[in-house]
Amino acid sequence: MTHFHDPTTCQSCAQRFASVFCKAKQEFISEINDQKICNIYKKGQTLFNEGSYPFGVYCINEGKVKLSHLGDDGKEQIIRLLRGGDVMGYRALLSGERYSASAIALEDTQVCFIPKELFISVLKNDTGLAFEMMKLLSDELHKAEVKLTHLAQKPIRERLAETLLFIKETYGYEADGITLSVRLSREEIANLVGTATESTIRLLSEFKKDGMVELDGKKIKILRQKELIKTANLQD
Amino acid sequence: MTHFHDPTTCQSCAQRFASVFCKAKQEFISEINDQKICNIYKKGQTLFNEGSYPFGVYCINEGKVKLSHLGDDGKEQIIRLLRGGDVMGYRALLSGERYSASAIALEDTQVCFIPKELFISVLKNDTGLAFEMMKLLSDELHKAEVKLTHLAQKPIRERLAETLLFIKETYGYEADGITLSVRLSREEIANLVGTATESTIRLLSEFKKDGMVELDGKKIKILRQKELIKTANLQD
DNA sequence: TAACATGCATGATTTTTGTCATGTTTTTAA
DNA sequence: TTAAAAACATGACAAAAATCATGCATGTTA
Repeated sequence: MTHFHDPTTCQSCAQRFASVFCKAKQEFISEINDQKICNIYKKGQTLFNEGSYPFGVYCINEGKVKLSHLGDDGKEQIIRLLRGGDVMGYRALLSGERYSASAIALEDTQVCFIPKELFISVLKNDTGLAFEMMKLLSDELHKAEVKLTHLAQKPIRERLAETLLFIKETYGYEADGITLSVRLSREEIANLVGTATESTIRLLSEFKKDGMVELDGKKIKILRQKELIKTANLQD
Repeated sequence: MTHFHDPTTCQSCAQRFASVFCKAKQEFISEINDQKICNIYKKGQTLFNEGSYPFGVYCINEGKVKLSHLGDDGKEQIIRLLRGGDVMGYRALLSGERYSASAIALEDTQVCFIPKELFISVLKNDTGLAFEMMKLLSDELHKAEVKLTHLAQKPIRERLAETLLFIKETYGYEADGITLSVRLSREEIANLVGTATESTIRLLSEFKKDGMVELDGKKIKILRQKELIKTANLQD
C-alpha cells in the first residue's frame, strides 16, 4: 500500500500541480482548502459510477485514474487517463446530468473532493476560473474530436502505437527512462485503443519482434520511440 | 437560390431559436445586435477553415452547416451537423487555438458573426451566459464521448442506422413527414459514419431491401423508424 | 501446496470491412 | 443540348479484424 504525505493544503498543491484551480483567486483557493475533503482510494476502487448523480468535483492530488464508459453491450471504453493535478466530475456537474463515465483508480490515489455548491459559487464569482474551465472543456472536446477521427480512419496498428505514446505522454517513464510508469492489463490497453484484447496482444508481440518495445508482464518498455511515432503515422 | 428574410434582430432571433445567446442579459443582447454582422453563404461555401485563426463566433440564423475535420491522410470526418440557432467557432476561440475543423454550408445559410472581443467581454460580464457556454461544451463533450464509444464498439450497420436517426433528430423531416430534410451525398454520410463510401451505399441498399428506407437519389425517406432503432441497437 | 481463477499468448477460422474495377446514372457546365 | 464530370451502384477480391479454441504462465486463495 502506497504511503501518502499528509494532505497538502490547496495553496501548496496549486503550486505543485497544474490544476485549473491554480487560476482561481487566492480568497477562493483558501475557501476551497477549508471545505475540501481528502480521500484515498486503493487500486481498483471506484471514485464514482456512471449513471449516478454528481455531488462535487474531484481533484487528483497524487495517483492515477481511468475514466471509462460502458458501451451498449457492456464493454468498457476508456475515454481518459488522469494524473495528479487533473480534475474530474465537472462535465456531468456543469451539464446537470448523471455521470456518463465511471472513475476507477489505477493505483492507490489521493484525491480532494470539492462540493458542488462551493464549486459552482466559486465559478460564479471568479471569471478567470470560469474561463479556465471553458478552456479545459474546449481542450477536452478537441482531443475527443481528434480521437474520434483516428478511431474512424486509422487501422488498429497505428492506433495502438498512438495509444502507447499517449500513455507515455500522460504518465511518463519510471526512473530508468524507458519503462512506462503505469501498469495496464492488455484488456485495458485494448479498451483504450478500441479493439479486441487478442488483437492488442498480437500487435504488442509484433512491436516487440520489431524491437520497438520490450514486454515483461504489465511492464512495457519503449525502446524506439521514433519508430513508434512512425508506426502511429501522426501528422502533428 | 434561397430567399432569406431581412436579417432579424437578435431580440426576435433569440425568441425564435434556442441559441445559447437567448440566455444572455438583455443589455448584452442589444449590444450583440448592434455589432453582429449578418452574412449569407451559398451551398458548398466555407465559413471558416481548419488551421486558420478565429476572429469571432458564428450563430446560424437559418440553414445547415457541417463541421468537418481532416484525418492525417486527408480524409474528411464530419464531427457535427449544425442548424438554425446553433453556434460555432467557440471551441477554438475559448481554447486560444486555430480552428480544428472547417465549417461548410450544406445549403444556403444565413449566419451572424459576433466579433471575438465582444463575445469575450459579454462572457466576462454575464455569468449566466458563461454557465450556458460551459453547459454547451459539456454536452458536446458528452456527445463526442458517446460517439467515440460507438465508433470503437459498434459495427458499421448499427452506426449507419444510428447516423440516419441522428440526421433525422438534427434536421427533421420535410412536409411529407418521412423525407429527411437535408441532402447529403453518400460520401458525406460515410464520413459521418466513419466508413468507406461503398460500404455506406451497400448498406443503404440493404436497408431499402429490408423496407426501412426508400432511396431516391439524395432524398432519403425513413419508412420504419422502429426497425431502424432496433438496427442501431441503442440503449437509450 | 494444491486447486482455482485470471491474464497472457498463439493458432485456426470466420466475419467484417475496405479496395479495386467497371458500368450506370445523375449533375454540371460549356 | 451535349460533353464531361461527379455521384451512385454492384461485383470480385483482398485485407483487416473479431471470434473461438486451446495451452501456458502467473497469481490468488483455501
